[in-house]
Order: sequence, then structure tokens, then C-alpha cells
Amino acid sequence: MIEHPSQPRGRKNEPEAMRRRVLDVAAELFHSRGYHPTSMHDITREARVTSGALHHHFPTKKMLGLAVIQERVANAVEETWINPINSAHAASDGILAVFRQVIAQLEKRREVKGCPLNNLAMELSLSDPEFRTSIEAVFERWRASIACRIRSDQPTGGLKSLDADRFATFVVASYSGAMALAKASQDAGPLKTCAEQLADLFAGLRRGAPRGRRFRVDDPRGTPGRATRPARRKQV
Amino acid sequence: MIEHPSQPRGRKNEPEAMRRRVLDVAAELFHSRGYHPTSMHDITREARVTSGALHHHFPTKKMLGLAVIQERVANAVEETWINPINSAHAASDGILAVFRQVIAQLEKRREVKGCPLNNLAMELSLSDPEFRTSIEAVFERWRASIACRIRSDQPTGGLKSLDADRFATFVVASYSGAMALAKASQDAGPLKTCAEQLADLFAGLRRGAPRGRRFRVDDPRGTPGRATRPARRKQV
Amino acid sequence: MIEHPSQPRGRKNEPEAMRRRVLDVAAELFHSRGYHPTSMHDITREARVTSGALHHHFPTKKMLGLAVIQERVANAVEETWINPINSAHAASDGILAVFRQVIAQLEKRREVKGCPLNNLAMELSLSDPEFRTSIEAVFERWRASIACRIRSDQPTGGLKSLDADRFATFVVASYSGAMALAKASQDAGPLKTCAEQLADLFAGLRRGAPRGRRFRVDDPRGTPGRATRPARRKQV
Amino acid sequence: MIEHPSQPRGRKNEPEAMRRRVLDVAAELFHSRGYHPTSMHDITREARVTSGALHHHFPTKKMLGLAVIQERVANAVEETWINPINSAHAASDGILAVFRQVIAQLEKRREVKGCPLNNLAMELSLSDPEFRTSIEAVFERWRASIACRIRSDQPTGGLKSLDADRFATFVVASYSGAMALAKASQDAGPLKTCAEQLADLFAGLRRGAPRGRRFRVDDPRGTPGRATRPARRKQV
DNA sequence: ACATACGGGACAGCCCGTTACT
DNA sequence: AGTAACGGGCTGTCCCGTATGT
Repeated sequence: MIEHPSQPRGRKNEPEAMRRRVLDVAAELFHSRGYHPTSMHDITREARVTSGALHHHFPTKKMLGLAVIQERVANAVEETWINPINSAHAASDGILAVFRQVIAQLEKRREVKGCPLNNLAMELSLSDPEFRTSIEAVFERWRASIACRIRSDQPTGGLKSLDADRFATFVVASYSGAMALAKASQDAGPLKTCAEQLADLFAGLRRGAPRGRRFRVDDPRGTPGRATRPARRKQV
Repeated sequence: MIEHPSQPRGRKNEPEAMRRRVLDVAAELFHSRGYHPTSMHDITREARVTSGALHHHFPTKKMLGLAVIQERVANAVEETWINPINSAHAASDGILAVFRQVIAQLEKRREVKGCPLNNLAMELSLSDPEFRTSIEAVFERWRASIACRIRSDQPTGGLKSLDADRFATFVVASYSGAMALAKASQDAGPLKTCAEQLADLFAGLRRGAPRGRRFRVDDPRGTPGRATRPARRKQV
Repeated sequence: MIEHPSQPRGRKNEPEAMRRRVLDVAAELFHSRGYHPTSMHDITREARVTSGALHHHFPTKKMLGLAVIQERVANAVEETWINPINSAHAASDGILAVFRQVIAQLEKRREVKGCPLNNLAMELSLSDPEFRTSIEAVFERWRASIACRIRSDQPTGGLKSLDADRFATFVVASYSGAMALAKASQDAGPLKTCAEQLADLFAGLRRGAPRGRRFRVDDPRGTPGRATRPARRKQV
Repeated sequence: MIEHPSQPRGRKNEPEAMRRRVLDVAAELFHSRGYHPTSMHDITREARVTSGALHHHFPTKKMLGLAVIQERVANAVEETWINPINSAHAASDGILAVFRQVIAQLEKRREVKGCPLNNLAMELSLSDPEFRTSIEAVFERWRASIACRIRSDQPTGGLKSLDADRFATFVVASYSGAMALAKASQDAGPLKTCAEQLADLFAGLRRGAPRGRRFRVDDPRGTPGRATRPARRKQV
């Protein structure tokens, strides 16, 4: 029974590794069960971490949640959407490729767990302004990346007639909604269908259909040029 | 003690009224806070119902949740989407009108609480198969109503080239996703943007752009005609 | 839809039958699960009786419990012990026959549920004086019947040297204890063993071993003749 | 607020003391009221322990119950029966001494609470297999200790003609049953009576009455030599 | 940095009994 | 006689966070 003097048990003192393990487990559990149904105890158990250690790295569950959003969910969006889009031949190709890739992964798994960002957005947006802000930032980065890629295509002929910002919002919404339907039906079908609809749309656009402002939400003669972002309401 | 000796409170046996009150309060709280963050106690307090009475009508929270989905959320979808769509001049008009109507309501409120169905879908689909089934049924009824309306237009010239089922899925997804973005940003902007994109799409379609199957998710030469619904995966 | 005017549903108005059904179910559930773990709701469900009807016949759970003891458990003791003993050739034969009969029944069932009287005695004696009194009365009747039968044998030569009251107490105790062991081990073995020990004892007695007072609990030279019953302490 | 700012209550980390306190209180309450009628809240109150602390040491009531059986009831049997038996001059003396000792203690108290092991056995054997197993183990250890002691006497002349295992079962059963009667009657009388009967039995045996197998439960010509333990029924 | 012990306060569910009604 | 709505209160469990200890 030789004791390592100040470390009686299998204690590693590898803070980064432990932090990473906790974040991984938390991200996974928040994704598959949701934030509220996941207890701190679940996380300590799965990550094989004591409560003390967990609270050392993340003083409250909320802080852990924010870290998951900023360090895991944001990364997932980066890897799933932003990088593929940027390295694709064209914006439209990239978007469709992402759909295809996501669908392929879905069909490997036995459960459709949905989009991590969207899941947390639904559960947490209203409960806490900090959560909402973090989530919104990820959504915005996602949207902006798509918009940017579309714009970078336009000089060379792709999707010329498109308002990049507005269309990016539409793509993100379609994907999120399709994923929501997929989750509710536990079937990748809705994602496929939406991908096809977007593909049709791209095809139509490529054939150069001129797009004008024929529809205004607010009133018949609204100012066409404005995109989604501007009008921000102050949060309560 | 000073009060009516044999009738401590104004107790009247009005089961339907009580049930309605509970469902209303539960639907409201599930919508604005979510299912898990809402405690049974919150509901008893807001509905001014004793725990015993609540338990008599809804033995478990899950039963209450299912009743809310089937009797309140389903009705909300009916009133917000299905009825307006059916009574509109054309499917496309109806869809855009619903968007407009929802946006108008959103701008009256100080908080964007999101689509009740979508919120519950995200929170509960994975946690319980009965929840998922109920939610899926509402989504399906919503989608089918839109598809049906589109089909009923097509003989008279509207959206002829469209696959009604697929397009209905796309509309539902776009709306759900737009609402998710609106909730995350606490701004109706995403809804407006998506409405405009759909409007453009309708306009393009009306100009008769032929739509063919140019995009296949599974492989390049898929069978064009199939819609979303069919392929159901068996649930675990 | 022809309605029996004043009896909207399948309502029989057979008070005795209903009372009997409730008592049967309650006796069964109290026996197999115990008094406290059995809820009124369990009984209403199993007896297919509404809560109101149950409370009409038995205003409280305690009253139901007392009725079970007095009308079911007491009867069970009568049928299992008293009648067989009285109709046996000799007291000792009767006692052993009862053991044999109980063991035979035990081996048919897949669960050893114990002696109903003893079960309720352990659970309820201390919690309520009325329960205790009822239970004690059944025990006493049981004991007295055995003692009486022994005495009726003694003129004709059986177990002459025996103090009938004391020995009856011993028999009841041995049976109860053996049943307790049988319940704890879920095996009829202890009952068999105790039956054999009693059989040996009877055999020894028949060979006329004179029994004197060699053992006194209180002090070395106690007054031999007194039996169990006498000193009653007042209940708190 | 007026108190020591950083240490709201006198909190001292003494896990063993706290655990002991909880077990003591639980054992006492389970003994005097029973397992089911004792609420966790009762225990926290009496042991002056917070619910959180209790849950830390015993995550569920069942775990607490098992700990009480294994660490308190088992010990009580050890101290009350096994040790006295082992340190007595002879098995029969030891057995009778235990009865005397128990009776003496009973007469000091104002309430006959029964044998802790037997009480829990009746209440819990059927409700949970883990409970039953734990209880059975204590019973078995008790029985085996007596049997062992009897065997160790036999070479030197005591109770030669006895089957130690069978007789030990009989002793345990008689004691348990006597205690049950004592509890039901709130009087030590049944215990005294049974002690006397056993004393008589010992006296008879010492006079060397030969004991043969005259009684068979199963059938007239059973195999005499078999003891209680062997035949175990498989638990459901 | 990490571990254990502990504090309070919810949580969902269930309990027994009563009251209004047929 | 019998039904169904209803009243409160309590049960066991679990929660998140902090304090203490190493």
C-alpha cells in the first residue's frame, strides 16, 4: 500500500483532459436528452468525474450549457456547414452536399436526434437571455457564412439574382425545419424532400428567372432591399 | 371555522370547466416555458386547482402533455394553418396569408415564443415514443392539409408543376425553421424573410418554370416520383 | 340507448355482494402485499368498485382492515385450524394434520405468503390498539381451541401430563414462527421441520415421560400452575 | 445573518457519525413503527439530518432498509442470541438464558415491539427479493449458530439424540412465534410459556428418551435423515 | 486540482377521505 | 346504493450548489 503522498486515489490532475471529457459528455447528453432532462449527476457519472471537479470547471449548470454551445455546438456547425460550404465548388453545390452528408449520417444511426443547435435553441432561448444570445450568435455565424459564400459566387455567375442574406436565412430555416420534421418522424425523409426542393430552386435560378419584390409582409409597398438582421428588439 | 361549516370552499362539480382550465394553463405554460421547466405545481397554482383534482383528470404529467398536444396544439394548428389555407383563394395565397398573420401577431407580443408544436417536438420527441407519435400526427395533418389544398388548385392552373406532398413538407419545414430562428433572435425578421422567399418561389412557379428531378439525395438516378411520407423507419 | 332512469350505468345495487367482493380483495391484497402497501385505490381497482361505494361500506381503511381481520382472517383460522382440530381423532393428530395440510398447499403455490394473521399482527399490533385487540382475540380463540381439544383428550389418555393452555401457546407460537421462517426463505422446509419436532414431542409424551416444573423464567421456584393468559398489561 | 457569515450552521464533516445516527434512528423507527409507516422525513427529523445528507449516504429508502438489516438487525441477533449462546455452559442453558434475558428486558419496557428481524421479515420478505435475501441470511446465521452450538455439546453428552439443524430451526421458530404472540398481546407471557415448554423438552431429552422418525410430512415412509436447509425453492 | 460531505428545496406522484350528485 | 369530482397533504426521490478536506 504505497501511497502517492498527496494523491490518494487514481487522480490524474489533467485539467484540460477533464474539461474536455465533461464538455463531450455534456454535449452528447444535451443533444440526445435535452438540457433540462440531463442532470449534473448524469454528467458526472458518464464522464467519470466527481461533482467537485465538475463544479471546479463549470460553477453552474448554466455555465456548462453556455460552454457547450460556444465550444461544441458552434464547432459542430463549423464542421458540418461552414467548412464544407467554403470548400465547395459553388454555394448551391455546397448546400446540397451538406444535406446529403447529413442525410447519410442520419441513416447510419438508429435515432434521429435533430440539430443540436436547434434543439437547444427551442429549449433555452426563452429561459435565459445569455443562452439566447449565445445561440443566436451561432445561428448568425452560420447564416452569415452561407450568405458570404453566395456573394462570393455571384461575380462568376452563380445565383446572380439572389439577395444573399435573405436566401441564407431561408436555407438555414429550411434545414432547421426539415431536421425538426425528421426528428418528429424519426425519418430522414423530410430532409431529403427539402434538399430536393432547394435543388429545384437552384436549378430554376440558374436558368436566370428574374426575381423581383412581389411580396411584402408589412404592407404592399415595403422597401425591398432590407434583409433579415436589422431590426433587433431589446430582450426582456 | 367562521365560514359555511359544511362547505369550506366554493366547490362546484364542473369537471369540463376544470379540465379546460387546466389544459389552457398547461398549454400556455408549456408554450412559454417548455414542458420540463413547467412543474405540476405551477399549473395547479395558475389554474387554481388542487393537486388532487388535477391528478383526477390527468394522472401523470405525461398524460397532461399528451392531452395538450392532442387537444390544444392540434387545434392551434387547425386554426392557424388549416382553416385559413382552406378558405383562401389559392394555396399560395393562403400560405402567405398565414405567414403575414403570424408575423402580425408576433409583433404585437413582447416575446417570440415560437411554434408550440415545434417547441414540444424538439423537447419531447426523443424522450417518449407516445409523445413523438402524437406530435408526428399533428405535423402530418398539417402537411397533408397543405398538400391537399395545393392539389385542389392544380386543375385550375395553380402551381401545376409542383409535387404537392413534397412542397407541403418544404413549406412546413420553412415555417418551422423560420419560427425557430425568430425565437432565437426574438425577432420576426426571419419569418418575413422566409415568407418573401416563398413568395418569390410562387411567382417563379407561376411563370411556368418546368420543374424536373435534377437532384437526388440517394444517388444520381433516383426514382423521381416518390414523395416524403412513404419510407417509414421502424421506431425502436 | 334505453336508459334505466335512475341507474345510468352497469350498477347492480347488490350491497352484500359488493361488500363481499371488497372484503375478498382486501383480504387477498393485505395478505400478499401487506396492509400499508395496499392502497384503497388498489382495492377499488381489483374489486371493480368505485371509491364512493367502498367508503359507503367501509368509511375508513382502518374499518376495512378490522373487518378483514374479524370476518376473513378469523374465518381462515377457523377453517384451517379449529375445525380440523376438533374433528380429528386426537389433538396431536389434528395438529400434525394441519401442518401437513398447510405444507401441501404451500407447495402448490409459487409464493409463500405467510400466515395472514401473523402478517397483520406484525404490521398492525403496535400502530393501533383496536387492530391489536382484534388480532389478539383471533390468536386467543385459536389457542383456546387447541387447549380445549387437548383437555378433551386427556381423560382418555392422551398427553395426560400436559398443561393444555401452555402447550397450546407453544403450538401456536411454533406454527407462527415456522411460517415466518418459511416466508423468509420462501420454502416450506421450516414448517416441515417444526412439524417433525412436534411429532417427536408428542411421541415422547405418549411414552409417559413425567413433566415437572424444572424451569422458571421469573425465578428458580416459580408457581408452576399458571398458564399464559393471566397478566394483561394495559395498552398505551 | 447575525451569525458566522461563512458557516451558516454548525456543519462538521463527520460522515461516520452521521451515518451511524441515521442507521440508529432508522433501526429504532423501523422496529417500533415498521418500515412502511416510517417516512424518510421522520428519519431526517429524528436524526437531525438534512434530506440531502441522508440521500448522500442512502440514496433510497430501500438501501437504508438493507443497511439497517445488515448492520443493525444482524448485530442485534448477534448480541442477543449468538454471543450468549456461544458463551453459555451448554446449548440448552444458553437458549433458556436468552429467553430469560429477553423477557426481563421486555418487562422493563412499556411496549412489546417484537423481534426486529421478524417484524421486517413479515413486512418486507414478499415485497422485494433483496430484502428477503438479506433477511433470510440473518435468519440462517442465527439458526446455524444454534445448530453449531448444539453439535459442539453432543460429544460431551448434551442432547445427544438431537438433529442439531432441525432442532435449531425449531428453536428459532418457537422464539419468533412466541415473540409474535407477545407483541400481539403486549405481554411477555407467551415468551415465558414457550421458554418453559422448551425447558421441559430439554429435561426430557436429557433423560435420554430415544428419538426416532415417527412423523413424516410428505409421506409415511420418508427419508428420516434430511434436515431443513437443503431443499431450496427457486425464487421468482 | 480534485474529492467527499452536506444543505435545502423542489419535483412528480399518490394517499385517504369527503362532498356533490344521480 | 352507488358514482365521480375534488381537497389537501404527504411520500420518496432527486435536484443544483456549496462547504469542507486533501
